[in-house]
Amino acid sequence: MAKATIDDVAALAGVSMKTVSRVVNKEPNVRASTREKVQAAIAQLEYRPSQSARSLAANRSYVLGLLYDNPSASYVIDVQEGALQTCRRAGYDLLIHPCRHNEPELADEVLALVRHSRVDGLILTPPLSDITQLVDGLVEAGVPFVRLSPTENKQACPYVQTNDQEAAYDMTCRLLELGHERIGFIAGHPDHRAVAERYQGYLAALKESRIKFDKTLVVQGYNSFDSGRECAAQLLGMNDRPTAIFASNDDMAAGVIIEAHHRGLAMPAELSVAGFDDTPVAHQIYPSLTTVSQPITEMASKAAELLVKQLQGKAVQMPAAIMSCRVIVRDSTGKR
Amino acid sequence: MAKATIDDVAALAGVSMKTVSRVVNKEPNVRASTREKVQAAIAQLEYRPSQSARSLAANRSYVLGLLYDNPSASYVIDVQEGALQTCRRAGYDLLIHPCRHNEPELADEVLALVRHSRVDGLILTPPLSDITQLVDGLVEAGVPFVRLSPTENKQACPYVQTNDQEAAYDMTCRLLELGHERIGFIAGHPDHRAVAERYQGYLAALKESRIKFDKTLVVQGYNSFDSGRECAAQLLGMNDRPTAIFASNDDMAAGVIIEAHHRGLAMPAELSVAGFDDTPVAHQIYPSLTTVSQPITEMASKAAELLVKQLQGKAVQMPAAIMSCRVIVRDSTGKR
DNA sequence: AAGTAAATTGACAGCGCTGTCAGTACGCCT
DNA sequence: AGGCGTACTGACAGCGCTGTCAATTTACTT
Repeated sequence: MAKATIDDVAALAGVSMKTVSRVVNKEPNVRASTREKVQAAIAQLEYRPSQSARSLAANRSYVLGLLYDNPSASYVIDVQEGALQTCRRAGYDLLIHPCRHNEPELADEVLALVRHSRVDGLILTPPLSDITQLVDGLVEAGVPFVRLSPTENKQACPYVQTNDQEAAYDMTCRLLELGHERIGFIAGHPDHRAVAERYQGYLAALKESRIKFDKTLVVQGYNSFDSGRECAAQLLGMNDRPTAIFASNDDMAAGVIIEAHHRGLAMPAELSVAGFDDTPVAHQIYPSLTTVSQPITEMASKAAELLVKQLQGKAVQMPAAIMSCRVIVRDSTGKR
Repeated sequence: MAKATIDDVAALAGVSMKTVSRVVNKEPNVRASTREKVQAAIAQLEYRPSQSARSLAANRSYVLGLLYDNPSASYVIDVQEGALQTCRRAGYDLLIHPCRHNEPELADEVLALVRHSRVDGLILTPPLSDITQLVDGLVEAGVPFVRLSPTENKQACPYVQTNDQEAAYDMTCRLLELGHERIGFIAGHPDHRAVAERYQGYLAALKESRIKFDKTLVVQGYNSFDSGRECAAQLLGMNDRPTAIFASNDDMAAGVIIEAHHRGLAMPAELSVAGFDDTPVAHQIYPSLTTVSQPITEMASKAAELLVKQLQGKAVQMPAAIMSCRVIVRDSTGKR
């Protein structure tokens, strides 16, 4: 059976091509009885509109682009899943586009992607959400986009974020409550602003406590396992070493745990460790990692929704969705 | 500047639309001087062909579909990366399509995807590579596809696979060489044939050694961390417990390591553990995991290449690419 | 130099759909 | 019953490209 076209459906239903088009696109002003006739014909012929033809005629692709440069496979997969949930509901496809956030030609590359009518809109994930050049380029070109966890220029486009800093604050408070007074902190990659800003939560909690801030306890990390391990070596090599280390993400926390193992430190008895993100590794290591879980899939799904709304011309209120993180207590933290 | 069309280029280059089309599509029989004129015009106008128009006219989408139902984020990401490498080179886009391998409607769902002219061809990853109904459906519908690591029906379509069993054999031999005589084995999920068949390598190595096979040392796992941990509990609870455990994948091996930690077993002194896949967790746990690395990205890239070749009508020799795994020795294995 | 095959080029008709706009049917008013 | 506004429907012209096929030019023969 050759693939049915809109004409076939129109003929079978006894209406015009255009009316079939209206039904398919859920346009208003079609009589209920007509709609049913058309739907019956569609079902009978197993008609599916041709994406290419729709795209050409309507000058949209019905495809969303997902841009990322994130070293965490689980993060990316979760984002993809969330975005796909919305895409499937809304009849869009998802094109994935990994790229390098420090590539100078990034903005051009992405604009090319859009200009060639391959995608109708974009979803940016950290750290791309904070690449000014890219964001500005998109705004200037009038490309619809949404961002996940941006830290600045928030009026540029709708976005979805979590209360990261608050969660980092909570986590620090918990460590303080456990009696830790010297809490090491491994800061996130400066390019990765959303991660880097978790530091503010740490600071806030310390400020609230009576404990005085010791800046030698803060080490600059770069989000990777290896970087976490190096930072841990530095912190644990101090004469007056911290009794707890809070790393800005799980990969670095895993590095801390390994380094502690190699130094023969019992966890949590001699060292408490906390991470952030609740990646799979968090419960696959020993001891299992106390961390913060973000609703990544939902964030991505929500972001895609905001984007689709934008594409449908519906106004999206700017100060967009803010979702909540959740501290997950596992075995890597304990009383001092 | 409005987006340039093929007519604009043709006018500027002083040739016909069709000739521009020939240049763009790298068709033969265009004089070198003409080609250059056209290319200059293309560059000057920053012309990019409209995907939708090409698709509509040529009746292909220039999009490959990537089907997966794999719980391992790192595996999926690597496959995506490899596939994208080829896609970018060949001018294709990649549509990702996660799905459920045990969904009864799977074949219909996928065929719908293809019929709606959204993708020109498909890449299947395990365990989908071995879903007979799906594979047969695709063959019957004449949809071009390639598979990663199929275990059966290999003449159905081109494929790329690794010498898994051989690597499992090698790994087992290494454990035997280290003096282990009771080597526990955690088998892979039966639906996940490629993983499940690693068992054959284990068997082969044992058979070759003088050691007699003890079937109580073989436990059925289901590829997950939790399942690995449960299997380990069973193996380590035996009176005459194994001195080494070889898990069919890293997630399960990580489960083994956790369970061993909880039982206070020193690794590798009291227990050697080996995994398979070299996922990120392998070097993030303590002790770091001896495992087998597969060139996943290259496999996927190669698979996409085979698919593109097929789509271009070039014949692809059936018994396709076989790539090599590599044993990676880390700290989780040692002498008995 | 004429003749033939091969290389190169262009004219044109769609691909299957949507946007525009004009037309027809219907509901409700006086 | 006539008039008017609104709901509904259809005719038609492209969207920007590729396939077909015929026309033209070039290359190579004898």
